[in-house]
Amino acid sequence: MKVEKRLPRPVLRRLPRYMILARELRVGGDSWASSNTLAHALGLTTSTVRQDLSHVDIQGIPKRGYNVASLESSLRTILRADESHATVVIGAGNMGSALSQHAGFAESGFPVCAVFDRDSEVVGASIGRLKVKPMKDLKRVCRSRDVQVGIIAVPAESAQGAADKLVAAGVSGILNLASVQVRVPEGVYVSDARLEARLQEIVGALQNQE
Amino acid sequence: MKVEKRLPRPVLRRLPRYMILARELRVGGDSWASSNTLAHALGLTTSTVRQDLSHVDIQGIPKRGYNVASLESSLRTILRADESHATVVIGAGNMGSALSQHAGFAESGFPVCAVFDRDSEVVGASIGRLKVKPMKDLKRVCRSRDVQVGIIAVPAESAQGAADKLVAAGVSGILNLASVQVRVPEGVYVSDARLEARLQEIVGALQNQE
DNA sequence: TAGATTGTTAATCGATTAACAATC
DNA sequence: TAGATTGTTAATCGATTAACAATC
Repeated sequence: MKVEKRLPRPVLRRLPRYMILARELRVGGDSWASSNTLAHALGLTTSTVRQDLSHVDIQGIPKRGYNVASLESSLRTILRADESHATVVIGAGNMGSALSQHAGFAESGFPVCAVFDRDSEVVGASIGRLKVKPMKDLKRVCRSRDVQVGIIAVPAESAQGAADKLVAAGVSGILNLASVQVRVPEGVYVSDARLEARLQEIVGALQNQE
Repeated sequence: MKVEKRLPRPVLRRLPRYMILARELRVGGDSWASSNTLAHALGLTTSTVRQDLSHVDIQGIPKRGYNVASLESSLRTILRADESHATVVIGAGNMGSALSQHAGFAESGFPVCAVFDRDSEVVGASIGRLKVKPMKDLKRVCRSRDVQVGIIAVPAESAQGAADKLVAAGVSGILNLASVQVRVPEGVYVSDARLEARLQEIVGALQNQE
């Protein structure tokens, strides 16, 4: 294992995929998986797999490959998947409501502990077992639940404001579902989902490939 | 303008962002924007901007920059943003329902024309102005409405089946919100949203940066 | 005109892939 | 043992950045 300070972003993005795959393999009864197996399942080359896993605290064994249980557990450590990361959602519209109830988040270790909306008409409404809270409660909730991750699910024009409030509340990772980029200070990590842009990208690709 | 056959994927992914920015600038009353302005707004270098725009059918003017209206319109052409692309959603759970009603899609030219679910308990339910349809209607609807884009919003274990049915129905672009990758034949373009993996990536990045 | 900014070529950077000795 | 597969170094590829002549 190289003792690199930072994982390259492409590697970091692939690690969750290895983790999910390792779990699947383990559950499926496999004990060992070669770089060839992993590469094939994820659409990568064996070289990429071995390079990627050199960043992870795991050693393969020639002729056998990687122990899937160890692999899974190393990745869970790197990605802190054994911990639960309380998450907040900003925006209680269609998307915000759906995300707040989305089972996959809790299952992945990201239970949504609160939903916020700036519209006082919406505040107080029930979404699953949550009640929509006013924005003024954001900082207090984030501090008391030690929230590090926030999800932005507001219209484009409110996205920057939401990001600013999340940062002010001490959140250091943001998943942004609004269609605009948000600016954040150094040290805050933003991952943009930008679903509309994805659709445009898809059409552009279809247009462009012939 | 280079007459390249295919746009590199990184360029393709940035084009929607230029398009959105160009519209904002135009609406804001600007007529011209230099590569410096664009780069600054999007967090890119001026070199990248000029390289990117060399793939687009637009010419800048030294000392002035790019005409934002022309830029917007060229990008709209490349990304076919002037056309409306009827879209289907597979899965009528929380996420599927929210996506089906998500105003941003229709505003971006991707009106959701139908939602499908394989669960007969859910079929027939109303989601906004849509009624959930059974999977067996997928092919007919896609053919009759000339649907090219499908959104997968089903649990991980059903994602591949949904993808297969979309492909069989003639859809050639897929936005996948399930947490697993799906396999598709050559010629079908898939863009993975993988929100759970994004959250894991965020935590991994925070863990890893110190 | 002088100076700012383009378009494009060349240089750099970083990620992916190939190759192969080490080794189980 | 022989052969498969790792870990790692080197080569390649592609994207980003730098540089600068052309030009408005």
